[in-house]
Amino acid sequence: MTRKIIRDGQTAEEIAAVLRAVIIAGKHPPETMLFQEELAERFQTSRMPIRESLKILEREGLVLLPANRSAVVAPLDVESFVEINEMRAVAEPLALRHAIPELTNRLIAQAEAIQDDAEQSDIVEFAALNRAFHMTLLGPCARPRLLSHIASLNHLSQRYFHTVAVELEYSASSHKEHRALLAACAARDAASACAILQDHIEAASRLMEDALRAKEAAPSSARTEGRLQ
Amino acid sequence: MTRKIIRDGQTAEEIAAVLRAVIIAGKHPPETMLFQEELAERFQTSRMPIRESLKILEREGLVLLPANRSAVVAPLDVESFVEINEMRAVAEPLALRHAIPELTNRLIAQAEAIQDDAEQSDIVEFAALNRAFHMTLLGPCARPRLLSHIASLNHLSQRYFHTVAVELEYSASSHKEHRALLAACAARDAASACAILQDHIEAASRLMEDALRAKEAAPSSARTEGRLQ
DNA sequence: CTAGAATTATCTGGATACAGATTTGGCAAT
DNA sequence: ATTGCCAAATCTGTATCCAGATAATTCTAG
Repeated sequence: MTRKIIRDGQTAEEIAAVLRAVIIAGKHPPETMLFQEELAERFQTSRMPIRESLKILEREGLVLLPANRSAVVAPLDVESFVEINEMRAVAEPLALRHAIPELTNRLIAQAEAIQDDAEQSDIVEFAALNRAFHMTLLGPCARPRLLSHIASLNHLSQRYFHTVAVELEYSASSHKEHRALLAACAARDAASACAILQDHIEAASRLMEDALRAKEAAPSSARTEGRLQ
Repeated sequence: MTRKIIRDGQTAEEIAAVLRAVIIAGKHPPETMLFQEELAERFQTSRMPIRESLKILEREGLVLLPANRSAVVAPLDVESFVEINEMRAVAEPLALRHAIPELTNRLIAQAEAIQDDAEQSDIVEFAALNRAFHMTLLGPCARPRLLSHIASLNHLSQRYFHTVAVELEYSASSHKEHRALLAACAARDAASACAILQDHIEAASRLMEDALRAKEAAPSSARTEGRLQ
């Protein structure tokens, strides 16, 4: 409503954060065209901060910016999903190895609480809580670059949850693995915690991949393409 | 000479590429201030593409962009170097595992040629050739996101070579490890190639880390700070 | 002569304006 | 009726302009 007059040099980041959340939540399906003018109107600003925020999201892999054409929400394809999760499977254990010595009981309890919520939530909430669970345990690793890398990957990965129906067996096994991971963290057993985490990411990724391929073979949902809104 | 008038929407990327090369080559030491106006003059353009290119470099970790202040070349600190190489040590073997089945004899010969050059070059050339060697072997992995991630890390890592004198023992062991890696690739032995690569990155990183810490303890060279140029 | 405050200069961040590229719609020809 | 081409509308990319913030300089007071 009230316009921002403060030039804090962070407006682009803030806009990017909103757009990121919207795209991750699946509000704008893949191939949705994002016009600078429309976004400028929506965020009550000029096109300039919009352009910067789109560049940010492009580098994160959430949108594509073809030259002289409108930005489009990045497509969801199985190959990308596999690649993203392969990267998670090596990056997250690295972070966890350094995080475990710094993990407080308070943080572990916090992760446990998130997992409690996750186990009785629908698929949309689950996707966000799943990411929050992972980031909570990895947070104390004291490696900013690694953490932001992992955060990006998790954002990308999270988008795919909206495309496949809840796989009960997926959730069930995922929950079990999260509980095992919590136990290893509580015991400060870095080696087994890292192994569990890697296995968990690979197993979850494989289940999701199967679901995605199945869906791809039988494309049920009508494509919701077109302009923004 | 004649400037580009075509608006191909890639000027920012091109400027970023030049600045990236300059910073990596150590032409602009850490803490060098990069003024938008000066850069605009230098590249014969307005400040707008400059701003975008600086944003690109910021996200890559090569420059810092404090709010309402001039961009500065990112500092070189040991912690960052360690973090960057930890990330390389898990990301590159992942890429190599997928690259090996796709590696042609031609590519291996190309990597061999790069290594031949590297073994009789000074430290500045060595840094660039070292990166080229790694990227050549990882190129065919068919994972664009992973490759650009690794390329970024290698750019960041390469900067540190200019800060320490040539460590003869570093080069010697590095060369030996590169040759072993080539042999494993030629044999298409993915498992041992990945192991060699990981060990190589970790060993090289450790040697460099020691050199950096030694230098940090005895800061000999006078700081070359100040404005651009 | 030094320290602090106010004023000036400089630089960045955002808005507006303009030029080029792409796409869309209509018109004509087959 | 369909296809190819031309023109108008739309949208992106760059330049210029203005406002706010930071840094530098000067002036004044002790």
